[in-house]
Amino acid sequence: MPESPVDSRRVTSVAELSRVGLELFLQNGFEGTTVEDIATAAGISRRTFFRYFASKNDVPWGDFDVLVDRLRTHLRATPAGVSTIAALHAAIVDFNDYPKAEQDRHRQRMDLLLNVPVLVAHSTLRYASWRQAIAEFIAARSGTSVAALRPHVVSWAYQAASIASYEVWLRQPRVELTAVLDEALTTLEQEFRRPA
Amino acid sequence: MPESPVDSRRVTSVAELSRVGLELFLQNGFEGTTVEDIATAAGISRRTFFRYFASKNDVPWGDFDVLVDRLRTHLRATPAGVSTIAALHAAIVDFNDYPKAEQDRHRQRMDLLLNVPVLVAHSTLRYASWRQAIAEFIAARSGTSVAALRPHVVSWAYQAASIASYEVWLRQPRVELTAVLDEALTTLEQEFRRPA
DNA sequence: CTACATGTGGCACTCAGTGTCACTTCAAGG
DNA sequence: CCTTGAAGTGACACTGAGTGCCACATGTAG
Repeated sequence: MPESPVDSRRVTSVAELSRVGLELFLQNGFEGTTVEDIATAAGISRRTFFRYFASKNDVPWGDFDVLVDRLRTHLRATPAGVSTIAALHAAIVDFNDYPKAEQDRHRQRMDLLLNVPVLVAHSTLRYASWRQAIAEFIAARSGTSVAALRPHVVSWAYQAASIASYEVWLRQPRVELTAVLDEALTTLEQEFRRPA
Repeated sequence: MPESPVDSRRVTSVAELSRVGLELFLQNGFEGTTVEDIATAAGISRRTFFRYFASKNDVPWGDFDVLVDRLRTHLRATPAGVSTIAALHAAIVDFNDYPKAEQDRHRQRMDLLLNVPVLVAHSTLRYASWRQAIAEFIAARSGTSVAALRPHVVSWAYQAASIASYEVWLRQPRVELTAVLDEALTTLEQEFRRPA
């Protein structure tokens, strides 16, 4: 069967749909691209698009939740000998270490997420699970409750450092993202008095 | 002229419209209230509503920008003898010190802003100017650039402490918000090694 | 009384997001 | 080979936010 009755160009995965959307956003801007446009380009209907994404805002995020799960696993697997700060440092750098082949796409994605107001706002909701993973780890390591003030404030600070790093990286594409992150995290660690 | 031709009940200020909206949100929930509902309750048209607010999401914020301006002024007026940390501490507590008569409304407003997902997301954009004011002050005091990493990370941490305080306060209405904030800020200050 | 600036309402339009239902695809089991 | 059921898809209609445009009212300065 050389030709399926279904259009073989039909895109039916979150990852691929995200790529198609990203391409259109690059061409026409985020606001300038309608869900209809993405659906058409992917060979599916508008209705079907919303079965893959809860909202247009989620397109640039792709499979983010999977990555957060990986971060959580990474942290849990840290040997007890490694300090909390060192563990977070390594896990966060690793979290943002994308293969060369994907770096362009990743930059483009982050450029949108950090500069389009609607997406900046929406990011808060997506980042919440990331911060939660960090906060849980800090709480577990320090033996305090996750509901305590400190884990959350610190996880916010880590998010801030990450975002600040991305902003530097987007302005200076030459430097390695992981290098910037490494520096930012080091700066952050020097801000904390007690060993976390 | 006992009766103006214009409906005297017509509401024509951001502050009052915000109050009308808040009341409806309390009754029917944020999602359960349409802009049309608010406009009707305020005696104006839907079109006019959008001349007061850029979006429905801005209703709970009311005149926030004015408050941020006041924060900025407060910080600038700080005598040079007061440390950066102490100045921020005082200014932030003051920023959140509402008169008794408005406390109920303020609690209701914050309850929405911290619990309705769309509003949580949108808050990021509104808080940005607050953080900017903090970051500018820190940068000025430490003689570094506002573009530097540290002012931003620290301002994020202050925001996190504020939000965490509000969450505590919303769960335990008995305690004073300013007291919770005071405690949270003290905790935060102990996290910083160098004098900011 | 006129002229001009500002505020308002009505209307039509775009687009995101949702509920419903009919249709297709495909795999499992007779 | 046929049936049955589950899962994915598309068409359609609808709600609601937000915008552009234009006509009308109000208020103020000359």
